[in-house]
Amino acid sequence: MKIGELAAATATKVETVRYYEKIGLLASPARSSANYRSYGSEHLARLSFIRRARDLGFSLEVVRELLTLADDRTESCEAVDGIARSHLSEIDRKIADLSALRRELGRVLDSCSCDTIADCKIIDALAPRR
Amino acid sequence: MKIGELAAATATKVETVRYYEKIGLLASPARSSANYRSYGSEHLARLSFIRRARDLGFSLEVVRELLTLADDRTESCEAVDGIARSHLSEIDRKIADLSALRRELGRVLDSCSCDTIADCKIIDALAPRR
DNA sequence: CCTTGACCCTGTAGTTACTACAGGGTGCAG
DNA sequence: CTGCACCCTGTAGTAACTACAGGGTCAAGG
Repeated sequence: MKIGELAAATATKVETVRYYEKIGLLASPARSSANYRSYGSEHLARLSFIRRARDLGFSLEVVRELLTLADDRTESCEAVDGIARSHLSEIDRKIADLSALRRELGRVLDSCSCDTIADCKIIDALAPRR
Repeated sequence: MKIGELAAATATKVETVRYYEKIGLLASPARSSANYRSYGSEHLARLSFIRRARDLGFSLEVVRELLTLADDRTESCEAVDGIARSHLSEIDRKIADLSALRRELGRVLDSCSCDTIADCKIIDALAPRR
């Protein structure tokens, strides 16, 4: 399997695959006679895992941890559970932050009757004179 | 007003103030005899505006636009309104994305009875075997 | 008078997770 | 044999800062 095929199979860009290899997230594959990277099914599984974790919003650093944990199949999955839970609460925090932001921006927008900048409530709201 | 005071007054780091100057967002102030930056109230107002817009999630590029618009006080504030509205819908999109993520991660978490990695549903969910 | 500490200066490099070249080599279809 | 799509390496760019390194300045205390 060449890099382009692997990339296509995992909806990843070729450059990203090489990037993952460079930072040590994806093992370096064998090379063909022409020095082309030659991937096997283990690489496909690994990259699929990485992409899925990324899609769920895990950082590369955390993905690295998850990969290490996933490799030790006798270990308790408590650690995995903890990582996932803390990620979940981080997402909840982000949603709350964005919702607060949304409310405030909505309020700013509602206040503007929109004639000229001189009496634009949006600009006023941004530069509160006092 | 020295840079430290300006920074404190706007809850900004000193380095960030210098950064804003370097990228042309904040005008270069006069210098004291010791080559210290010396800010006036116009800088304070400007930086307050920038920080407030940043707090509302506007990118520096958009803040730049808003500053230009804010300076021309005879202009219609239609453009400002448009920027704010498109930013609002972007926030809505982000909230929706995060909510979907949250649902999926929650589903993954719920599925795990947490014994060993070998039968950890979280790891399974990340690496769907097929 | 001297020193100590808090501030200020410039310039560069690091952060995250890629993405985009530049400048070259390889493999195959027509 | 000549395109063209693909592959290679290495470097630089993105957003918005943040963190030094290596220096200068200023006011207060001893």
